[in-house]
Amino acid sequence: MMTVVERKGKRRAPERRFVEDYLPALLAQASHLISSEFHTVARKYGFSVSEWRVMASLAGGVAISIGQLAQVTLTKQPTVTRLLDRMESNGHVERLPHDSDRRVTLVRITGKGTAQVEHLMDLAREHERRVLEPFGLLRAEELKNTLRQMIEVHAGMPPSAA
Amino acid sequence: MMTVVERKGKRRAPERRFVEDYLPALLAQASHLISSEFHTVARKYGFSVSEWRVMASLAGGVAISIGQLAQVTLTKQPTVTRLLDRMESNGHVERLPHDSDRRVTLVRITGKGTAQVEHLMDLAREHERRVLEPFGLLRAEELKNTLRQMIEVHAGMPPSAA
DNA sequence: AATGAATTTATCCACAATCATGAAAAACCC
DNA sequence: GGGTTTTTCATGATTGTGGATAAATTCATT
Repeated sequence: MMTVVERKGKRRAPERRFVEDYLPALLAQASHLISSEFHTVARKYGFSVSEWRVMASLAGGVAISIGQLAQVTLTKQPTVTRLLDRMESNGHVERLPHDSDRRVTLVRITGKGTAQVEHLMDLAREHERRVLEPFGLLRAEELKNTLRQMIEVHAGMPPSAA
Repeated sequence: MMTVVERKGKRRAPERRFVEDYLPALLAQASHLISSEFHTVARKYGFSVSEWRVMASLAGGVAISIGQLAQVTLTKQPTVTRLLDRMESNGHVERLPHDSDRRVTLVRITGKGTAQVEHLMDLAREHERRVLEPFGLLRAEELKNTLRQMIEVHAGMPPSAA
């Protein structure tokens, strides 16, 4: 008996569609699917996607500049500036001047902000654990290391160098 | 002589910041960095990010529904609808009715669209190759397989199931 | 068959993101 | 040191996105 997939002339199941083998597409799909799952949770806690990214980036208490924040949160600087305006009036974060460089504005998470995001971060770690579970510790760490290396290589690149 | 990093009580270089070990953040960072590099190229060829995603998804000539297209391109359905309005008037894609289900509108790339995107897809593959080069074939395939598996697992999930 | 639920696409509106630009400060450089 | 260039953040105008909803069709159940 001959399998249906192996017909004669007309080739069924064409090798693989472009976007199913194209790394940027795979990264985007995976990122979007995984993140979306948690974003619905964050939403329930009153954080928009961007706000959650900012909070998670500032968690730990270290103040960083607006420019760095824009890099980490994957948004343009004007967007971050306006986002911070809202979050500052919410009392989640605060702006403070840089000691030696008066161009930069530092951003720091507030006590109130930390309090409101702490539980959410626990949920985030739990979600991450569930996502990685089927792959096992080894493969999970391999994945993370590969991603970290990829980020490191391309972080310093001007976005024009394709 | 003692290294500065290894002071006594105050621990410098705290283990690792949250977002540097959090899988969704790593995925988002990597995805954003890699994709951005190519998006500047796509822009030069007259395609916005969303348009490029649509074109790459439709490349191959198979018609798919607007809903599916929204899933693949990681955008909401209303956005895709309007995007298609523009692309249809550009002559890059065309809408056509579904045979048996008159609710769905199928979308197909046109000849003109294919012609204009072909070269761009070659550049995309080349860019992908350069990105994956430092990892070697084996590790690159491992990465892709892991991502594909992750996508498969989470594709069928309602975004509420975090 | 008929009615109600579910699915798919299109439209509307509020708001968020982005582009271009400006202002202020720092770094650079002869 | 004065002038130029670069960096960093903020603002104004514009575009785009996303949620809510409507309209059309299919599906399920009786």
